[in-house]
Amino acid sequence: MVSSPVVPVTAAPEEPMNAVTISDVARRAGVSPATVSRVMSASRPVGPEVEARVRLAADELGYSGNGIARALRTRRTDTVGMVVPSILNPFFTTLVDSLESALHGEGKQLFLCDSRQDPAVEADHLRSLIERHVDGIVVSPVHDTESAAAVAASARAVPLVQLDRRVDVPDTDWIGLDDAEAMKLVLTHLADTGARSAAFVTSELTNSSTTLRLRGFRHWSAELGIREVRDGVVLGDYTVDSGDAAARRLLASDDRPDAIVCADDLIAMGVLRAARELGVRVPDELQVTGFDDIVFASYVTPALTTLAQPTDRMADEALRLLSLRGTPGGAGGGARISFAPRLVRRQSTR
Amino acid sequence: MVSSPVVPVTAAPEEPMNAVTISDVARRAGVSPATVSRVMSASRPVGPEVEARVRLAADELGYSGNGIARALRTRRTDTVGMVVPSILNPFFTTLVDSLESALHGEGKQLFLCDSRQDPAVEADHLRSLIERHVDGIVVSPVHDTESAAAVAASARAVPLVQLDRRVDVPDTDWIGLDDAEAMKLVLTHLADTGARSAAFVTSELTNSSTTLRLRGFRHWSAELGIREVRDGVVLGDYTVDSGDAAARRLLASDDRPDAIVCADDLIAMGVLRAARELGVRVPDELQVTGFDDIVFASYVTPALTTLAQPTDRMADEALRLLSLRGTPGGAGGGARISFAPRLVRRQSTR
DNA sequence: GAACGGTGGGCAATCGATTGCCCACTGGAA
DNA sequence: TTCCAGTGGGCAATCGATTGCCCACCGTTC
Repeated sequence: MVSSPVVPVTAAPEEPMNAVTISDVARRAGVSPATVSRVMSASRPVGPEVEARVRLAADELGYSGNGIARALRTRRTDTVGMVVPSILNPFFTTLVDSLESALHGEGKQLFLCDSRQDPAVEADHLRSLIERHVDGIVVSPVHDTESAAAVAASARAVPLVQLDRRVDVPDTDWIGLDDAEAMKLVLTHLADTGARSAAFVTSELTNSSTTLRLRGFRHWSAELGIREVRDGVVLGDYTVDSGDAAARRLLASDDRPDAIVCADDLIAMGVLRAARELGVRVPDELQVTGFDDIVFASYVTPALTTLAQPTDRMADEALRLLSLRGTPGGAGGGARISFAPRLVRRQSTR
Repeated sequence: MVSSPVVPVTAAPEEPMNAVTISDVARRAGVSPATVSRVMSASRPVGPEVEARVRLAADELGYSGNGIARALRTRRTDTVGMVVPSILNPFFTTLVDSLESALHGEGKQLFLCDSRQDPAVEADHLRSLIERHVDGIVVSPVHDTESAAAVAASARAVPLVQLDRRVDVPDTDWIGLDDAEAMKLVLTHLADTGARSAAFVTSELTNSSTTLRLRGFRHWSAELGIREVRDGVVLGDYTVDSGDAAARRLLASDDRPDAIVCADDLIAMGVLRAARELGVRVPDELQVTGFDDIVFASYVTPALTTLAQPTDRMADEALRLLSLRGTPGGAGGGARISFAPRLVRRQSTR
């Protein structure tokens, strides 16, 4: 297991943990801590000669400030918490990346929390973030109903915006995709390419976007004259294996669909795999679509037709809303901002 | 772009931001703040009757404590920072997940930082983490030399362990994979399956594991009688496209290798894609191996033979080392712990 | 009945910054 | 000469917890 033996040779650290404070700097510069503070934060003008002395002293001592003390006094931590159902899902990975990037631009740091699809873990993380006095929380709630209480409580304590998934909490901002529009894009595309029947593979309907996507699928397939095959809606979860299993069931039926529409790319990848192993040619015999446009969607064979989400713009918008709510006169909640998806055509459809 | 218009209906929040403090609880329970503190943290026994009163008061007020104030006093934030080259790389995503999971078990939170392959961004994040007084830092340095200064400076201020990649900083702990052993496993496997020649595709040699893997490749291919083809080492970066390009070059040569060994799974996926598009059959005409066993390695076709890393164990070990260094008498640095990789055989080799 | 140890509670200092307020000084206007 | 505004600096309170120390009280033990 451990191939190199551990040999921690102890060496006495010269400075156990250097803790140079604002007073140290002040003393060395021959001024008061107040002045040092004003120089470092430029919160009030300071004489040029004094300023130079302070900066020199700070450099010499390697002073870097104590964010904890500052946060206590200013009541701002320059910190944002993000809670996602699973960081291993590439869509959320992308969302995390977008948010981290946006935050770094503002000099803030990200507390990343993975709720592991578990409302209890999620509640735990939310409580912890509040206790740490983050300036805001971005959350993609795990469950339609079981997440509601914790989300509502958190929103009362700190600016909060829901991203992607949402629970019904009054006066809470939400940012996500227009799921109905997404389904319209997909089904229109399938109708154009000649699909006459379709199935929909998704996860259990315990969260908002899942429900909306199914509704969109039903609405637009009816609208566009695409018939939903018998037992044409399969519920599982957002994994490759789940998609694989669903596809085997659908393809074994005597009412095979022309197209399988999937609620996310992982499911679609499972469908593609099953089709390949069963010798069903995609897109000739079966068209397949995904959702999210994760980076691997373009690497599978055939490359997956899917819907892209503007995650960077969504992250920016989330931060904008958080800072609005952070200011005293900031707008109240209840905003619902949905972005338009973009259809990315690849080889899994005609 | 925004399909639903933003209509933030302002509603005056009843409690702008409730900030119930320990003194509030103390007052309501008719005790001193000290007693409340002792009840909440169980740091000293308290009479059962008083304890009940305090708990009741805390519940009624919804008291949750102020982590900032506590951190200032105790000098512990229960917070760990992690800095990775790119969260979008699935291997690091897995590492992040493992660490987040381990931290949650200890009631700590994770500051996630993405250095975007840029030593300057990396240094920025490290500085910020120090300023926030994290209890420890886990870093996978971007660059062999350019990351060194910032890593060394950080290690002086706070317990720090390097994970996966490493720079040469004295007295710093490192946890990673035994790269030489990994290459031995791969090449032995290839030798067993009859490969007589091979090429190695990797990224620019600007970080430690990359260098070690190349060295291992050379050592073990020589040892096992596998010939390195002409121009058989191709440098690019850790991306699918880079692997694709490298494979096209190697397959166009008149000295085609029997096997292409890749320094990570993304590169290998690119190689597989190129082979497929060029009509080169894998594994019959060409064997391909990856590195890391990212989750998608099993989803591509043919499924990728690769090397798995025990990321959960690595994360646990990292935290153990951090807490050691955190305690006053804790071991000094300089430990290098390398875990043994596991060969995962799939369809891309015979 | 004196001495003593254990228990349970409070006082107040402390962590390291920020900031409202006060004051000294300067130069210019009246 | 007097007054005033503007500038630059310091004092000390403050943010919300934790914790060393002290003390009152109680029951034991010789």
